Amino acid sequence: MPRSAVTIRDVAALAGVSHQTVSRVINGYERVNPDTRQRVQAAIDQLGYQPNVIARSMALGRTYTLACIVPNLVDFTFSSIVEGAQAEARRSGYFLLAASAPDARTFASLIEQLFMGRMAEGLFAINPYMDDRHTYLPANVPVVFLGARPRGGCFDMVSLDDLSAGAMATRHLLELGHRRIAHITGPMVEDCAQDRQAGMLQAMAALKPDLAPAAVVEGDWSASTGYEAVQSWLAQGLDFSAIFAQNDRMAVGAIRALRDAGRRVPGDVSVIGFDDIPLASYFDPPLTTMHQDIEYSGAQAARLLIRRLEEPGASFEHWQQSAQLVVRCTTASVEGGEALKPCDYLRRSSHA
Amino acid sequence: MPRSAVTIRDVAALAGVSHQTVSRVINGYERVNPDTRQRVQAAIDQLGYQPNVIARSMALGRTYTLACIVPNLVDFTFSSIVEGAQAEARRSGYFLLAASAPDARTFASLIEQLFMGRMAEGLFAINPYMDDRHTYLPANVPVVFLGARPRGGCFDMVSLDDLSAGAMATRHLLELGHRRIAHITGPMVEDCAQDRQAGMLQAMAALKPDLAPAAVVEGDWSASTGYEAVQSWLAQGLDFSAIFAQNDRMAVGAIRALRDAGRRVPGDVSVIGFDDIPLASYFDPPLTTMHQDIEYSGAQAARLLIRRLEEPGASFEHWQQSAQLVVRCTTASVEGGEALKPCDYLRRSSHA
DNA sequence: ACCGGTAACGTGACCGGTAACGTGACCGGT
DNA sequence: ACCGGTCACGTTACCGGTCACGTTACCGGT
Repeated sequence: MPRSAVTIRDVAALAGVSHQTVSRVINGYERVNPDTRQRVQAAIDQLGYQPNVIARSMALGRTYTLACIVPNLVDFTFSSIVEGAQAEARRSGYFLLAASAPDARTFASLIEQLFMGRMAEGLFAINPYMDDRHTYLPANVPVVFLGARPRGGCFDMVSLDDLSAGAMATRHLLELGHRRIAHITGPMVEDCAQDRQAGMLQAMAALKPDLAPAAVVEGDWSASTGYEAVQSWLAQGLDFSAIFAQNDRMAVGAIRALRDAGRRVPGDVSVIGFDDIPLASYFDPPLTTMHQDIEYSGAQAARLLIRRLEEPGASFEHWQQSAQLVVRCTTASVEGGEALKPCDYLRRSSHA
Repeated sequence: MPRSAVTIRDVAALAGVSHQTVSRVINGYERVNPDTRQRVQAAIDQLGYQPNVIARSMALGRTYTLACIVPNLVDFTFSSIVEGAQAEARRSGYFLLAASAPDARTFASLIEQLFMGRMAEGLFAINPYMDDRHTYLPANVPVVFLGARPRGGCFDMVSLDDLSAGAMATRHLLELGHRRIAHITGPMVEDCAQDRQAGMLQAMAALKPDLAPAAVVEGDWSASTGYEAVQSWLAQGLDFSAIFAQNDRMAVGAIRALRDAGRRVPGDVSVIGFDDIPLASYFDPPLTTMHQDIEYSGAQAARLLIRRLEEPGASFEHWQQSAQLVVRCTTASVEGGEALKPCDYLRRSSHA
């Protein structure tokens, strides 16, 4: 069936013109006789002709295709980025293809397939420094970094202001009177984990120079590492009144561990998460967390990448997304210890 | 930069052979003199040559690209399908491109772009009957239906055994002694919502001919519709001891509404969900739900589609995925009313 | 009448691969 | 010596668009 399609020359024959004239009509070239244009258009409609994008790419040497390689497509963060970037790309006449690469090897083979084979024109690289995948980044292809700071080289990038966000989350706990705050980080090879922690340290030091986290455990973003972190703290008798988890899943795991051990949240321990996943407001208690408009970041990244393709000489841009605190019910002041009232938290996230 | 790439003719010139011989080497054609092959290979390595996939598609009339259009990429169900299908496609030398189409219009324009433009060779159609998007399905292109029964025509399909699964969930509640079971469905335009409800009715009728749901409300899969359903039941004083929600998000919303009204789960009301989303085991209480291996269904769909492309004449297949009950802590027997013990539910989902 | 300019359209090459076919060298059999 | 067959490789056409350029007809100015 691939070959049965109607081509530009079929249309030309039916309209009684050359294929070049048909091409002119398709591409909206101005200087075509209105009569001719109409005849060609009629032929196009009659045959149901659609230009073959492959052939066009071939002739043009352009594919109008961007690629986004994410660690996985299931995580809310990554799928939101893709969703946002894809919509924006489509608005600008590009197509975004998303691929998931759990490991560096897959990443490398995808790069090979997509860029060495000239299928895609630009790349969104998400956290390429979490392993050695950055060594496989394509050369001579525009790349926008998402979340991670490019080490050397000139790139556009979109990042969350993780430093400020980490500080903001911490300040919230400090303002509630907490001083013994434990911390569950993401994998420290990721920039955002480093930055969120740096923000935390900064906020604590700003209040009192020698104030530091009660404990720090490195997790892998999964709920179970949050669970285990708390379990080990409880086992070793650690003294803490609040937890800052670097994402909501770990926060949920932490809360579960506290519950299983008979600690009340936020009565005995306050917990703040990060990301504001769609179900955050439906957890029990509804999760206090940092909200960020990930989809918008994805769209912004697409804009940067497309701009780079259309004007390669433009100066490099670094766009920062800021986060905002969403206070729900897992944090409370250190004295009182009573849960906040069931607020209007339920209406918050429209995508829940 | 698109044109700066090294082509097959550059390699040929360096190796002192014709471009056709290079092509033969690339494609592993047998009858090439070992010496020549080595010379060509050396030239390929030296120049870092990679065949241009666009040109290859052009010549072959094939793109080895499949398309999967999902309502959105953020929902666990959809992203899992894509993840599974993409991995399987890659294993077979195909590439899966995923696009999200929230509405029928977007769907139609994607179809136009991808298939009329001959970019993709086959399609995964997910629930195309939820609106009029099925009227835009591409003609003359292999389509695999996911989740929905094709109305007429010959197609391959992958579906969940929603009927049995709905019955299984209901039987679980019946076995716990519940008789007044309320039901929150998905949008009834979707086959899976219809089937799950049919399964429920079947299971109830099997126990006692005149047994029927205490109430049925149609939701939209979001947590908030689950919340609202329960709110309205409580307001009207409905008598029910259990809820079967057709997905986990609505179940979570329902639980929240029960809590807010002072009802205990599962003490006063048992709740069972559907899907077993990654965080299901971390809710409080951990959610009893129906588990299904969505990723595997996606992979299976990819297998069917690829088979159809490679042997167009093969007979049409209908592959059914079965679901299994995962009992956690939101369901209890109607007399006792005590929560089950915190079990080993936490270790269940490796992807949590 | 001649000329330059331009609008409208056609012709042929080209993009980078693959397929079909042609050709010369070599081989063994008669 | 001749012949058919096979191996290794080259030549050429082709996929379906776009681009650069050529051609024709028509126009107004001198």
